[in-house]
Amino acid sequence: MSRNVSVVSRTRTDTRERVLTAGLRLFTRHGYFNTTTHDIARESRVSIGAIYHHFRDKEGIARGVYTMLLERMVDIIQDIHRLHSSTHDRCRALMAVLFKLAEEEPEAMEFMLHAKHREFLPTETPVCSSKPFAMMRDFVREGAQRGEIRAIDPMVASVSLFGGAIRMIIARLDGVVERALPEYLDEVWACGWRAVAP
Amino acid sequence: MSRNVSVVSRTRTDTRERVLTAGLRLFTRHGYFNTTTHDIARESRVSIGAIYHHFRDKEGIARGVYTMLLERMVDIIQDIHRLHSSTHDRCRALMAVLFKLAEEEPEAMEFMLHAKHREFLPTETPVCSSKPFAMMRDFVREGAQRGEIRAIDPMVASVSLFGGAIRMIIARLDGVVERALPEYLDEVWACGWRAVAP
DNA sequence: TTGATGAGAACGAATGCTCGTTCTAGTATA
DNA sequence: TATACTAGAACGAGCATTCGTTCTCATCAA
Repeated sequence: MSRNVSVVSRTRTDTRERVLTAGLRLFTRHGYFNTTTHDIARESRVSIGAIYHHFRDKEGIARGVYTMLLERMVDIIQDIHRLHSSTHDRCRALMAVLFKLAEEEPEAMEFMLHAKHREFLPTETPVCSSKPFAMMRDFVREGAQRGEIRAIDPMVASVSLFGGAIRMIIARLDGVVERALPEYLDEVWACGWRAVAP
Repeated sequence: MSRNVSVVSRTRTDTRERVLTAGLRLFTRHGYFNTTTHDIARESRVSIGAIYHHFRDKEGIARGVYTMLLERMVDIIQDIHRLHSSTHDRCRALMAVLFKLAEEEPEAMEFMLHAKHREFLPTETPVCSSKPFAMMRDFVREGAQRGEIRAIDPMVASVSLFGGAIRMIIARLDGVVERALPEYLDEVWACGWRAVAP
């Protein structure tokens, strides 16, 4: 529509986004409870008043960060679903993306994987029952139906296929792994696939 | 006001232990930052003053809980090492113990695995570079040297063998898995071993 | 036995500070 | 003008920690 409206909404979402970005960085780096709203104001260069104009409370910021990341993740997984047809290719592409993301946006990864959200987002479901994880399990379940992976408990198949990768990411984020994750992709994938291949 | 009229007077280590037990329960159930020292006092039936007599500060309690659990874990792993000689048997025994522990002492498991200690124990190393995890990796490394598992990066082998089990435990603690973990042991183990067997 | 002594342990009200939130005043945009 | 947004000072509830006091008990002298 008119240019003016778009300008306003851009500034508006811009402020929101700055707060979310600062929140993500600070929450990840120091933890939710070691981050004050004033820290976020300073880091985002948005005033306290503006923050409370956009978010109900501190928890609202965390919730905003969390859903932003989850939605992004869901998009990525849907793309993968669209782009590949076999279970093997889908899961492998997913693992590759996870490794890449962990290197490019370690803070986002850490926030999604490592943070124990229930401690400060009591109403959210735990990460591993969140949508992205459920979609991951759906990949596997479908694969089992099609006979592309062995007929075992779907949950077991899912953690066996991706568990190694996720532990690897966590280890990397904790500084226990030295080389970049994509360098390990082939080996980790081979192990995961062996675990569930028919 | 007569208090502590019990026949057997409380011993020093008894008080300490009560605080640690209460701390473990509350930290796990509500999180470190949602637990006040007064909550711990109430739960442990130890006065605030007594708590501060035994621990330097709140963080000291958390550190106490953490090291208590790690030490217990190290003992368990050493026992396993003594009792079994092959890599296969050792790792399988370890997985069985982890599943059993997760059912019997979910709070202890959760504290060790799930809590992001660095948020409130800034000086501690992250869990996955702690002694128990290192010992787990040593099992695997030794297995690779002996040719009992494939010649792949030891870190990759380790996360591939145990990653599924650990994810399974986390899922179980989060309420995503319905049946008791030991029921899944055979399947999870088979998957893990397939991933790294020569 | 009785009583005195001291040290470690336990007590909990009081303190003081931190930090999430509110409020009033101000500026830009439509 | 009205609406949307921003600013940052001020507030006050909540919480970790302190500290002066009390309790318990082993030891030993008388």
